[in-house]
Amino acid sequence: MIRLTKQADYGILLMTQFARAGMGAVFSASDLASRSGLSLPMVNKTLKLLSRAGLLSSQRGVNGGYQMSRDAGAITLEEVIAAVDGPIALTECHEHGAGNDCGISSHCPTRLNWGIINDALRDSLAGITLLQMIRPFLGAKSLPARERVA
Amino acid sequence: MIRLTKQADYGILLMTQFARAGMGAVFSASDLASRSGLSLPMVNKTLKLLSRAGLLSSQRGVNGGYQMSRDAGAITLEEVIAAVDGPIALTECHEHGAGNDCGISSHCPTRLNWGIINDALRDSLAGITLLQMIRPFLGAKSLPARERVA
DNA sequence: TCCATACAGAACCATTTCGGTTCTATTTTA
DNA sequence: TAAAATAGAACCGAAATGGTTCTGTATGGA
Repeated sequence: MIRLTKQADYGILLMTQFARAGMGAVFSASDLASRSGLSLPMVNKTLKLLSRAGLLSSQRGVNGGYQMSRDAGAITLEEVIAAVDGPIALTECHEHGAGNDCGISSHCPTRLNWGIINDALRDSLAGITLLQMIRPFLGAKSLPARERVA
Repeated sequence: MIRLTKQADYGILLMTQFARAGMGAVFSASDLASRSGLSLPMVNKTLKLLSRAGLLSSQRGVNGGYQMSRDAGAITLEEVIAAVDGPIALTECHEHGAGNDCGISSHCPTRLNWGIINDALRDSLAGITLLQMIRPFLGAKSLPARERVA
């Protein structure tokens, strides 16, 4: 099955905590561990990745912690997942540009289309912001119209 | 990263071989192995899954083999992937209905939305047929309008 | 009749990846 | 200067993945 890693799931869970607290709220790793029910080491590890990717900004030392570096409406699921799990790509063929020969590329007549498919999935996730995540789309049968966030 | 298993990739590769040969074409596993450049055992294993899922029908014995049980335009990527990899679900929470407690569900404020997100991705894949796979959408920047295939 | 072909199904194993922990450094402030 | 808090990397067991191999069953032709 197509699966998200647990850590990416944790990443989203953590980011939604920030989103719910609103822009400017600061949480330490241990704060979030108790809030989320996840283990401290795991929270630490995940926050570091989110921070490295620029989604959170960090402050060291006493009273330090993390906070969103952008508004919740400007952070997409695609970014959170990519921050934790790496680039979103269904097949290995398209992970890095060149030099990545899957060995059957000469037999692979559909290779050209994979890029398009990957983009379609990526766009699906890029169309969902943290803001949308924290307010359940009540009664919605499908996703609301996507506004691309540059 | 979000990743398709190699075997699912193989499944799609094999199905496109059938699609290109057109409805009614019969291939044996060894035929496909040499055509695709994949190992015979792997091709065997994958064809069995596709057959079990009803995408291919099989004929045993001498001159036997596999053929598409539906037209290429009526088989979607979603079906092929599900046949090989199992149901498409980003998170474990929604794989089976009940009795699947992730342990943090009480802390998981976004759980309700995962169903919607999973559906969005599934629809993306369900909107791409084998027929579309074998004729590259020349110059297309995005996917053509999706026609739901029941 | 009998044997080669070809699918069906399951078990099996090595390798990789994942989930999670631990350890050491660096920064900051009371 | 000591405690709080992030930064970074190494490490390890468990699970999933990728392949292979083996046994069984159906089919058709010599």
